[in-house]
Amino acid sequence: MAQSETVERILDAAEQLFAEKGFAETSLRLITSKAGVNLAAVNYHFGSKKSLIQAVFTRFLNPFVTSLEQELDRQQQAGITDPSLEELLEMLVRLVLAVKPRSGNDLSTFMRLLGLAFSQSQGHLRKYLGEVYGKVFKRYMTLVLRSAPELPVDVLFWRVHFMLGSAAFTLSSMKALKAMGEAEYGDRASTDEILRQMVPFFAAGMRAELVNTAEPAPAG
Amino acid sequence: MAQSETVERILDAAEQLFAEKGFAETSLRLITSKAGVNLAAVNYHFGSKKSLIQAVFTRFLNPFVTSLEQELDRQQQAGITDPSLEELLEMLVRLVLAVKPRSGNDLSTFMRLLGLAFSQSQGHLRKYLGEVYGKVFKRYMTLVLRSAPELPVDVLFWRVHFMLGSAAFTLSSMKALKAMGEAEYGDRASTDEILRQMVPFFAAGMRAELVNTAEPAPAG
DNA sequence: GTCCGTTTGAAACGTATGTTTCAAACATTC
DNA sequence: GAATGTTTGAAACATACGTTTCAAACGGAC
Repeated sequence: MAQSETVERILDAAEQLFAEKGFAETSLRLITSKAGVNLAAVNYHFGSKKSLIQAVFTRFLNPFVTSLEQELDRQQQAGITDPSLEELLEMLVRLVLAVKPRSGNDLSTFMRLLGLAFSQSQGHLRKYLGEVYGKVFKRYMTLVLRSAPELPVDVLFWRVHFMLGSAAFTLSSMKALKAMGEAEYGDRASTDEILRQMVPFFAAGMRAELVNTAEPAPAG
Repeated sequence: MAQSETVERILDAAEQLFAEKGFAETSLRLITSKAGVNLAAVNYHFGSKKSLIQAVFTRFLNPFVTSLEQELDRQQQAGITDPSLEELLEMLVRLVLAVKPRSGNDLSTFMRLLGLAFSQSQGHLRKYLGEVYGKVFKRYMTLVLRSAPELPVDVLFWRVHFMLGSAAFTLSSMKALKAMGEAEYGDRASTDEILRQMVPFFAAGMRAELVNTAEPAPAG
């Protein structure tokens, strides 16, 4: 086997299996057997399962975050200091779709991993992602905040959460939906299409009028 | 110990721990030690860990689904055949909030479990939930479909998915957000408040104009 | 060709898990 | 209160996991 093609094969298999089954449910033996490498190779090349998980995220998140930073720089230098909400969302979709896929790695894998990073406990992952990508995230969030200044900051905070949740969850369960019989409407849809469907939904939701969150006094 | 208070204590502990850590990450020993019962009690009363997971879902989903069915019946008998989208969403929120909480079981536990049911692999769970609650789900979905007839059915299908994802994901990660330092905006918000914030966001998203999903020809 | 650092292969280790066992304790019925 | 069916307790079982070990195979430098 060529020099450390092993590393790539482990990452490929791990990425796919993690996305399918989650982290705890995916054993190193399953990964190495799918990758066609020896069990010990994981601990040799990555040190531990935790580090392997982080490496998987680094590999698929780095190109995306890099292109996001470049795009933000480009806009800033072009004097575009206040992009609209739609522009910001479209930017994300465009960049996500532009990340060149590896074999067996489509967009739903990408998003499912992202969703898992939040929904599975894996404290080390959240910490790691926060340390590495927190800066870009905050930069982007600042623009989002500025694009809807009429909204209270805490409402905006949660609405961003709503969007993230939709994206992660929907693309997460696309594969599962297709695998089940329920996919009456889903089997014809591509990931791209659904991502694009999110933009108007999100933009409208973000612009929605505030509602009185105070509980009305119960009648009687 | 009174007659099979054990069962309740196991369910309480399991529900809480599953919501916190996920299914695979929660061992029976952790559950039984938290519940203060013997390890063997789980397999005695439930048969297996899988059955315990299903039992946890049945216990917290049954009251909710029952009240949803009653509410739908009530509306039907009152001649309300076409409730608006806002009414349908508000109904869900109202019913979710009305489910009387047990000790140590708040709404975020409820929603986090729901989210886990979709995001974790656990094929047996999806199958089980589909068998038991599929009928009510489809009944509700039919009303949602009718409340927005101008939208193509597949678009609506995905928008409902967006909503479910937002709800599950957001409330899922509330606890995690609070536990971390990031909760700058989150620590003052209650689950009720955030659920109510979802209604205008969702309603606006559902009513959003369609966008041309066809990919524009690349320039050049 | 020899050497040496790197990588792989097969096996074992220690640990944690879900499950089973079976005697003891309990509750219920007569 | 003895008999019987139900539930618990402590221990063991079988299995799967992440990790470690160490000799063999490999790959480039001299």
